[in-house]
Amino acid sequence: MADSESPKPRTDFIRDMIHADQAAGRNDGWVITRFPPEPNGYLHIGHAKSICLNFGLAEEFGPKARCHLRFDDTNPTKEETEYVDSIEQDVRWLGFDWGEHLYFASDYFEALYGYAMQLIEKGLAYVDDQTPEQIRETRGTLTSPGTDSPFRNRSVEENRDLFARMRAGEFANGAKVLRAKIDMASPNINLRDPVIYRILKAAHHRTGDAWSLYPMYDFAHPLSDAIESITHSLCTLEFEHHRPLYEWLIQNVDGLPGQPYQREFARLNLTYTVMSKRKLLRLVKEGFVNGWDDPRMPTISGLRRRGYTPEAIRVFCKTIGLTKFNAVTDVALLEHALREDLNRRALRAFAVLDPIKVVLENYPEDAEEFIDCVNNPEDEASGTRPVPLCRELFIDRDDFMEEPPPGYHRLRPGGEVRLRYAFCIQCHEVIKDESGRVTELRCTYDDATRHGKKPEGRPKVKGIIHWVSARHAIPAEVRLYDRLFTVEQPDAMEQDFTELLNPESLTVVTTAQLEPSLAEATVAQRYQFERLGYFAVDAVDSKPGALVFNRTVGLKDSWAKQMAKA
RNA sequence: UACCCCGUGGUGUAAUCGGUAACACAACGGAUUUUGGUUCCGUUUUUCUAGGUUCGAGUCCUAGCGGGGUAGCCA
Repeated sequence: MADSESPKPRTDFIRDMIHADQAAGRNDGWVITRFPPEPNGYLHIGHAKSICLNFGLAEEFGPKARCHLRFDDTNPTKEETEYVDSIEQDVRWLGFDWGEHLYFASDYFEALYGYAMQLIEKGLAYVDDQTPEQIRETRGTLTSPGTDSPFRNRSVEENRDLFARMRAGEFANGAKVLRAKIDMASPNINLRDPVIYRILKAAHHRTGDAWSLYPMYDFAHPLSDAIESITHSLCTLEFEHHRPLYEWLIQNVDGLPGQPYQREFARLNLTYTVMSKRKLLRLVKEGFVNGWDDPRMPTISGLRRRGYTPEAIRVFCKTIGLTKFNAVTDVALLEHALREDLNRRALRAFAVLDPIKVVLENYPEDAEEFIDCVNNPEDEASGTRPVPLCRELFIDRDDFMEEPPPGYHRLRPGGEVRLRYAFCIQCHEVIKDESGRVTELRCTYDDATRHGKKPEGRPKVKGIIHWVSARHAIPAEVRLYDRLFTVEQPDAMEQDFTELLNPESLTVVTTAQLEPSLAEATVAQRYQFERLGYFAVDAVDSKPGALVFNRTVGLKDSWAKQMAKA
């Protein structure tokens, strides 16, 4: 079945594995995955990789396949409903659907408690009275084994009693924990009697104060997977060392509905940004950006507000592949996927960011006309629109130079340039203010050059520029975004990452003048401001009559590149 | 200096059983173009190192080197 989003058919070690499982007849052919976010922050483009993987698998391996959305909400001190809502919205926006299969680890608290009790009965878990410090000290180090807790060999009866009383709230936070009884000398620290329950007298966003103890991730995750009959539990590389513990639990707990297994893949790293929730949270809390959905953030909500499309993100996720190699992906790959999508779907429009007034001296004062402009050259069906033109226009300051360098095709004194879709104009006079800043150009237009016509014997006019009728233009604010950081890998530097922020990551342009059709611009519609880039209405700040546009991404600009090299 | 994972152009990935290392991005050059956009054509650059097995190794074996991860009552 062809996937129009797919640059090419993809395979990877995960898909190979699943095919092998199916060939071996495991799980009766079912493929059940899950996307398991903790509701303690907003989703970012790295999560999109995991979402596309897990939900993508469910689409590819259907009909005996599905993907669950499960909130891993086992730590009430960090989790909030606000995050649950944003996560659901972001997954849906990316184009995925969990159907009936929305779950919360907190829904399993009772079952998990039962499983813990079962381990106690089997002599595979014990209540430890040591302090956190003592537990840390007796855990050993990376190079030396740990030592047994003095409470390790409590009787089943005593453990059962103590664990029940932990639940009943008889003990203070930190007074006791439940540990799995595995091997304090294991070279894998996760197997040195890991803590599986801690006392935490905190209100949970869903269960309120019903519980005074909560399961740890290492305990809750594999068992939640098993409860949901997950077949393939896919997570990132840093959980690799936890796999033996995952398997230990699946093997040692009886009566589980499923027998999932865990495999790990490399998380996404992107150049010129940071991806850890902790760092993103700092950017928000310390005011370096304006919230989680700041268009400079790599969050899904930030990318959405900036004007990214879900299709572009999905194509990007396919392009980057899936491996166990800890790679750093060039953000240019993301931007390429974006431009490719936007080029196809964006409506073209004229916008002048930094206007210079142009007066067409031979154009009648009271006249006006409408020029037919193509809405999208990539899509004939999108048609044309009439754009008004009169004696006074705005053009962009970048499109005029008094003393241009060689190769400059735009307007200069005495020079000629074509107004896109209209006609050529010639500049006769440059008017400046006291500071020497150009304020107005006196020009004449050539009616014989309409519709791209080139009169005989005249040199071809190479420069084509966009324009807006001064009499009809509507003002707007335009926000220009650049990369958030000045270095490719802020994480790899010795400085604190906040010292590497790009001071020019946001430029607010308040002088923009737009063609009038843009007054009806909608948040959902993407636009290309011709010769400038792709822009989207800001969903938060834009108002009718006070439009705000975000630059999603600029057009490739080989002239700017050439100038930068000079 | 313990254990686990990983090393393919500048970047991200692919390569069936061991059989001519390929795709995309980026960069560079050119053509087309009423967007210095798009599109098209072309160019540069690759298997971490050293041995071994083999007619033949990116792939198998050994040793080394390099990178990442791990000592929360976080996930």
